[in-house]
Amino acid sequence: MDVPGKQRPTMADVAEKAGVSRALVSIVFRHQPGASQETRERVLKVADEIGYRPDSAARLLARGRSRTLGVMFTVHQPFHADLVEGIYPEAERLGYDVLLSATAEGRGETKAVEALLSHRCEAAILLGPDAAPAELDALGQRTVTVSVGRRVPLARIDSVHTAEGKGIRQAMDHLVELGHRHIVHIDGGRGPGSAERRRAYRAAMRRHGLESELRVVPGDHTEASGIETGDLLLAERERGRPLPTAVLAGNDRCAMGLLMALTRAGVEVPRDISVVGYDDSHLSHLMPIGLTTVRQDAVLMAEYAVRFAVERLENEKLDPREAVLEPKLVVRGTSGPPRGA
Amino acid sequence: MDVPGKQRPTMADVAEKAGVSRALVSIVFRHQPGASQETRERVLKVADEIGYRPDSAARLLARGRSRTLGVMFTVHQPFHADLVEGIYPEAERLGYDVLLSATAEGRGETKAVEALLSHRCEAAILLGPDAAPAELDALGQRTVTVSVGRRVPLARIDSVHTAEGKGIRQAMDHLVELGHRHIVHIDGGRGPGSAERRRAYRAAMRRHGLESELRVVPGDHTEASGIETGDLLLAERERGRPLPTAVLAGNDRCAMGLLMALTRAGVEVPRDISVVGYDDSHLSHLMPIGLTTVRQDAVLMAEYAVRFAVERLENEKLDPREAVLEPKLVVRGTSGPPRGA
DNA sequence: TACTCCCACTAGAGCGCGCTAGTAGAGCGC
DNA sequence: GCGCTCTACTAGCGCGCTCTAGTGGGAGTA
Repeated sequence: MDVPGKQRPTMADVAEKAGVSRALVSIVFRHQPGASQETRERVLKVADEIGYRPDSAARLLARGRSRTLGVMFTVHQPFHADLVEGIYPEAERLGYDVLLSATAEGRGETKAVEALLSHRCEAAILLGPDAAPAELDALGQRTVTVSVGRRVPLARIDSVHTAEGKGIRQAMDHLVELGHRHIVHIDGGRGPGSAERRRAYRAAMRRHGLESELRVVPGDHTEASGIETGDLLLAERERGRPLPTAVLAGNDRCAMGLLMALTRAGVEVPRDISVVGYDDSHLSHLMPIGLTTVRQDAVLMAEYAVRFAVERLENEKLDPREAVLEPKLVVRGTSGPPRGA
Repeated sequence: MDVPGKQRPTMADVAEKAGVSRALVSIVFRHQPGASQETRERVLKVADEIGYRPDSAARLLARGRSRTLGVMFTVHQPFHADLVEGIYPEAERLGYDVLLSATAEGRGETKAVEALLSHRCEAAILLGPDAAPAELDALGQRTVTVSVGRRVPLARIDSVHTAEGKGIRQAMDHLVELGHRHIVHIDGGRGPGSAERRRAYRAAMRRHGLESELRVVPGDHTEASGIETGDLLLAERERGRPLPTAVLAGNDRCAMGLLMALTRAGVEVPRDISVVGYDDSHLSHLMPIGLTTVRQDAVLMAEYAVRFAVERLENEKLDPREAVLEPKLVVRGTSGPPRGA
């Protein structure tokens, strides 16, 4: 049990109780050479007894470096959750600590990043940042910065993302091969990767000679957006306009919303309409038939992000780098041949 | 732009450039009396120019207290996201900083809490902790600890949760009033609140004279669990056992999984079967018809948790407290009268 | 003038640690 | 004996900040 004296024990306490100097305790706790095995064990035993726990604030102050990576994420994004899960182990492997800072209502990106910086993070890993390139560039001048999921060609920072274009192309080829011609895209608005996805969708439609069918419905990367689009399409059907035979959603969340709206109205997927998502987040496994989607490998992205940050920290002046990962179409149950085929 | 000299500017730099002492800069940044308005502005201006940012590690070391609350959460729980969103503003209001530490695969609760402690958090707010009461009790001896969403009567720590029993009772009364008799409960396993929910379900069934229909399907608080149960019920129907007319899921995620499985099989909700969730997380608004569920007010819970932590920090030895919030049934589209009615 | 009071400001001692420079002692070769 | 190396350990400064105990000087009072 702890001393009732409240005060959290310090190295000096351990040192005294173990009959050694403070410096030696420090050596032991840093796993540095310079202490005998016997002493090590004694020190650790004493430390455990009095409940000593190194104070990272002091540690961080004393050594110049904090060896801490800051991660900004959005609390409601399942894909961010996947990324965070990947970041922890890789950071630990490289001997870095991780600090999370969430954006939320009333807590914008600026605030979240400020928090990271004031906690002396050596690098900021931003998951799907929404800030303007100029701001990111400025941040990049201040500290090592990595953007995950969003390309920021205008800022001199590292970034990790998938080859959005390729992913969309694969999805489109898949749909067209199945016989679809009337394929609608739900746009992701300002969401990371949206611009590239939209562009690739347009290109694919043209390449397949389907310009006349091209249609982009405005939206964003939320379930609500999918529901809205679903309701829109259903309402249009009421008025005589047939449903498209396939929808390429902005991401999985959007696809899920769409599926809800459609299934609810008795539309059968994929018999009546095919739906393709993007991300391959946990969501996509939810349905028994599974969501056809484009996989972004969260773990790999996380590893790249951490490695970029660490390498830049240890190497000072590299040029900004960009990791472009290969996306991969994962065909599951929500895509099939169109009704007529 | 920053000095190319790399070094992050310190108070001393600001002091020198502004022609004042370090102490005065400190006063200005702490918004303490003792500096003229004029000087304040000059100091802040200089600080901004050279990009000074207080170093919270040093600050934290220097003043005895860190004024930081640590929050342990699970990265994939939407309800935790809601809670985190509520914690930030309340903590800020009370002048506390927030540090997040996620549990994830390969990063258990112990590790997550260790991280918080070594960062000198003064309190640990645990969202849906899974640890044994004895462990929580031990933690509570070490540091101010609040358990959110889970009662821990055996540990001397504060806790915030809803009156699970009341919530379930409301839901059950609602279903019975609608005419349901054959109501199945999907259990939440070791999830927070599960035991109380299960118990309340049993009690309600008995109270309504439905013991013979009582059925608890084992599960947990994930979508997968809902899907499994859905498939199970559907398979049973194949073998001649009729579907229950209503299902009380362990939480919203589970309810969503169940809905997926059922809807997919052509079962209409609520015509063929009613489904009730628990939490009223973001998920419940997803479907156009909305999920009938029991609301736990995340914002209120978050506020209580923060306040408990802070009050205990500022008051030393209070007795462990327990906030039991009133749950509230939110009737939306997934519940209705059973088929025969 | 001499006194007090207050305001704006400063000096300097830590906070708990990391780290460099150093020491004491043992072992070894010659 | 001497010098050398190696291991096991210690002294003490400094990281960037907070905070207590001051200092100096101008206004107010008698």
